[in-house]
Amino acid sequence: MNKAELYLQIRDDIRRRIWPQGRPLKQQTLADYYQTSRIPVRDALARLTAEGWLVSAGKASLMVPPLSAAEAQELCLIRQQLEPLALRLAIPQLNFAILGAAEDCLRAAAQAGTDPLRHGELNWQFHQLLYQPCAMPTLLQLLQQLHLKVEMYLGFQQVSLGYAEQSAAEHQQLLQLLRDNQPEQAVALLQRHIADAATTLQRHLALA
Amino acid sequence: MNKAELYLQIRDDIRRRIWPQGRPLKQQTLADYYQTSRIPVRDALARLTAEGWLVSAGKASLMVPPLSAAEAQELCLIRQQLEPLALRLAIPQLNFAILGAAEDCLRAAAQAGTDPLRHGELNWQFHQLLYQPCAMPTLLQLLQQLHLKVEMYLGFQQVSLGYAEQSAAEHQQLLQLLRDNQPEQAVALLQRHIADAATTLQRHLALA
DNA sequence: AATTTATATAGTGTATGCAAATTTAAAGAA
DNA sequence: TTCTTTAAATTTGCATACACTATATAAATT
Repeated sequence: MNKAELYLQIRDDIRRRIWPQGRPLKQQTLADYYQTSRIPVRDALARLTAEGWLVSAGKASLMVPPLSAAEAQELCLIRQQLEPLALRLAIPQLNFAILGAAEDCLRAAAQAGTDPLRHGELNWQFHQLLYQPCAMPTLLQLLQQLHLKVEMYLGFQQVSLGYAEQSAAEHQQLLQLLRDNQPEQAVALLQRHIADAATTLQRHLALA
Repeated sequence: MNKAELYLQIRDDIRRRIWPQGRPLKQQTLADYYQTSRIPVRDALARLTAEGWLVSAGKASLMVPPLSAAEAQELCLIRQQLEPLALRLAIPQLNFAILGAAEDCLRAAAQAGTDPLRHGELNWQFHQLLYQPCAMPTLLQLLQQLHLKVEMYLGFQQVSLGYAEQSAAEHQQLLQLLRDNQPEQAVALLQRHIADAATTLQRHLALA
């Protein structure tokens, strides 16, 4: 497993909550687990830390940050600001090929099993297809990061069960508005869609 | 020079455009220049890449990305979405101590010399003082990244000369509106302030 | 008993060396 | 000349080894 694969693997394992939260993560532990040495692990950790998947734990070590309702709220608020922008700029460039591909995503999600990470991937793919034409690579990369994190929060507890249906319905509505060429209503719906995710998260994280 | 210092040093040297743009940067070159080995350099590079200060150059190497009007535009648009949010949420928590500290920043900037990096620092410090009370650490960190990049664009060409005065005036107005307890007008002004930065950048980058 | 200090253990940071991959340069064919 | 192919040189990726720092445990002092 090379450096880049290792980064992805560790990131997904953090998202799957395989590694303990809130207590120091040892480089050697990771190196042993992934059957490599500490050097590529360190490269991956540096990147993961920059992206917020790990935070400082004490003076010299790193840890998976504990889930935090406050962070989830932040992530959603940031999404609420940025995704409507991306969609609004993308809409003039949308075409039926893209909308069709987005619909394929929804179908795939409907048939996918219960793996939270798989659903997360398809969800981002759906959104990304619609945003892509805005042609803002920095923004798109940022949005992906936000999605990956939010999906971790959504997937962790079996939130998906109840929320998945509502989300799917909103996705369908969004596509319909786009097909019907109603840009402002589509943007407004997207805003509500993200707000709904925020609400769902707050409800479920309040328990923890 | 330890790992963390090295990261900051390389980042600032990229911002100062000490390293060539658009052509591969060798690890050993950096290690020699900063009088260390490749290992801490690699750690720094991994983080800098994650943050977008470096991009892939070919299959195995990294480079400083060329300045791009499109990226500057993106950064400003993202700021325009996020900073008004931060300010709006922070305003209820603002007090005269904070506003005083912000004014100190402006004074310091007025007396500072011509070093673009110094001005950049003071500019972010000013904005950050006003946003801080929103208590959204993820958002604040993101905004700092955006500022660091935008300030690189602003500082690179001697844009600062003409723009600095306008910017300073807008900062003063913003403080006045906050002192006068006119939150919505303050937010609106901030939005224009960022739009002005975007316009300035587009004018100057069009030449290049 | 509580707090501090010493000491041992564990863990991170860094340097060097080697193997694999990539880039550069050169040689040959179209 | 231009495009492939091949070979040499450079550069990156990774592993091991060592030095230094941090943390935890135990002893000693108040």
